[in-house]
Amino acid sequence: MTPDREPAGLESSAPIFAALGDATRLKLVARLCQGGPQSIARLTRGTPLTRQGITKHLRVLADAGLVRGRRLGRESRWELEPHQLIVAHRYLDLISKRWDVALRRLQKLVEEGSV
Amino acid sequence: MTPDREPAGLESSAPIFAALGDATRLKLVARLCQGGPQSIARLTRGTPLTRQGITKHLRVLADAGLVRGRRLGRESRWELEPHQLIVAHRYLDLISKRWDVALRRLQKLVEEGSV
DNA sequence: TTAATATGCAACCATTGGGTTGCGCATGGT
DNA sequence: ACCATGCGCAACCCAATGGTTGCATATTAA
Repeated sequence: MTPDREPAGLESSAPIFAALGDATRLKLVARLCQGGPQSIARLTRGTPLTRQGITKHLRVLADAGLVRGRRLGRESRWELEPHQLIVAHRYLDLISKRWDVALRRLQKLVEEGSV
Repeated sequence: MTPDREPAGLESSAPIFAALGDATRLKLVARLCQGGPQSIARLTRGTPLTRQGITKHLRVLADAGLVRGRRLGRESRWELEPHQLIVAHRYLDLISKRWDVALRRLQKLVEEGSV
């Protein structure tokens, strides 16, 4: 299945990075990470943004699978969904390692005077 | 210096993730990673985009410090700059670990019946 | 010298994105 | 019953992004 030669989830990683590519959202992730599950109103407190603004950001994070929210009474509680974080982490790991390999290969070529 | 209580590079990480948050740019990174330093014309081959499009993406990556290009003769050669990749990688590592800690703490509270 | 290759720069366009406001609707507390 | 709290939805606005085309410029090759 998926007989791709691609780095195992190239297409699937982009949306995750895109979701993390905003300072406000990164802060939200950090807050959820440290403060545990929280309501939107609480997450809004301490930011210069509107509740609606925060809501939009949360939705973006949710669409990327980084966060999940469910309704509890009159508030909606949001929490981290660490799986996609792992995916992104693994991807960066992969890239870094490949680059190391490429560097070593290049180094070897230079030493052999083949270039 | 920088007596921040922030997760060590929150603000600085967002632009990196943003730069990686595009399928085309992720592919560029992957190609540079495997194929080594390449010219724009070569990087353009095999994509449905224009050379100018690729150029723009390369600039975005460069602004995020992920890539570096210099002029060699009539072509400009671009290569990976892995340091920022490491930074992003470390950041994800940090977040993941914090989440683990938070989970364990929560688990302990539940066991103690404090909640 | 002439032609082909590899870029850069600028203008332009359509779409997305971050952010707001206004309103209506549940739910919880008193 | 009443009011405050917490949300969701929709419309709207402006700036940024992804992508193109057209043209000018430098370099290599014949």
